[in-house]
Amino acid sequence: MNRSNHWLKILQEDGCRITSPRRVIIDVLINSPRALQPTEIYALCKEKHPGIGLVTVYRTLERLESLGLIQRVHREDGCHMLMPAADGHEHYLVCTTCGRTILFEGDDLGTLFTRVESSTGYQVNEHWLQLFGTCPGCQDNNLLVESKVDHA
Amino acid sequence: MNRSNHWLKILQEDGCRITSPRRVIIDVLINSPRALQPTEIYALCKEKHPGIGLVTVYRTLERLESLGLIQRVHREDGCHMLMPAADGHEHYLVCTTCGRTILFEGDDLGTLFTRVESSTGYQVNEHWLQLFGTCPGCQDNNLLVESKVDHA
DNA sequence: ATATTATTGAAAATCGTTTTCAATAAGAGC
DNA sequence: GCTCTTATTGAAAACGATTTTCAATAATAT
Repeated sequence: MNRSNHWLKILQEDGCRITSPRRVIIDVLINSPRALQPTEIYALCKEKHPGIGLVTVYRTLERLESLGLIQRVHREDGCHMLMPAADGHEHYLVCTTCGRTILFEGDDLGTLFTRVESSTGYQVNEHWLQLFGTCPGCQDNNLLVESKVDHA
Repeated sequence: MNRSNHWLKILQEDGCRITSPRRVIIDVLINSPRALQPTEIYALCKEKHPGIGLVTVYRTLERLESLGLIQRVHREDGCHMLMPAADGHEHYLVCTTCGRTILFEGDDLGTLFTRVESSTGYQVNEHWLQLFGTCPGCQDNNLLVESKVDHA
């Protein structure tokens, strides 16, 4: 079973009905290489399903988020972008040039937490880590641009 | 020189004028034990300077943020809360019960970054870490509440 | 003391998001 | 397949947070 059907099944088990707007929204989310804002999702959905309403996008996103299927990706300027959720010890790694976002395992943070707990007295029970950088593709593009500049 | 005057000096060096609304806003930010939303800052400022306008609060916050003096603190539901900025390798540790937020040093993340770089091909150049937990005060309160419940 | 110009606060505009509501369509039962 | 129930839909209106506009004010340089 592909991911899209998996999500639909989870929705159904939660008592939701499977509708074409929902199919389209899930499709857009799953196939995007980067986090998207609600309005971007709306625009992409409109291409495949012109009649869709922005309100339906918001309502579906709310459902998906509360079911833990999607998650906010935070950036300096805000936190309105959404992506399929990370699970377990996974965290996002965001390309600051093109936005391409992937997940990585961050399971070696235990010692940091222990150290922070003993130095602050806080009881740490949740953490939130995101890395920013340049993806392989954008590194190559930069090289191309640089060599162009060199020759100019 | 106290922190408040330090901030005022930085503003002045950037070509800003020192006004009483700005003094009050800075005072509120520096003396809060937790991150505040713009409207909360506005309300607190009004106590000391009733004539102040919400617009001035927004404008001053924008200045302070762009000068790197304050920073957004992100939470599950949003990222509209502001605190004096962390510098260097510092990160926020937020109490999920009362909001009390402190800074801790997170300088042992180098090995994680190296590992992620070699496994993903991304070039990591910025990271973002926040911890959530229970502060010492709220741990004590929980104990009190629990023992009350036990005796009931 | 004066002139210059950044800053102010109120009102209006704008943006993203939520609510309201009547019409529609998904899925359960027959 | 047909009917009934009710979740879902899209449009319009409402809403809250933030930004813009603008004339009046006040901080600083001279």
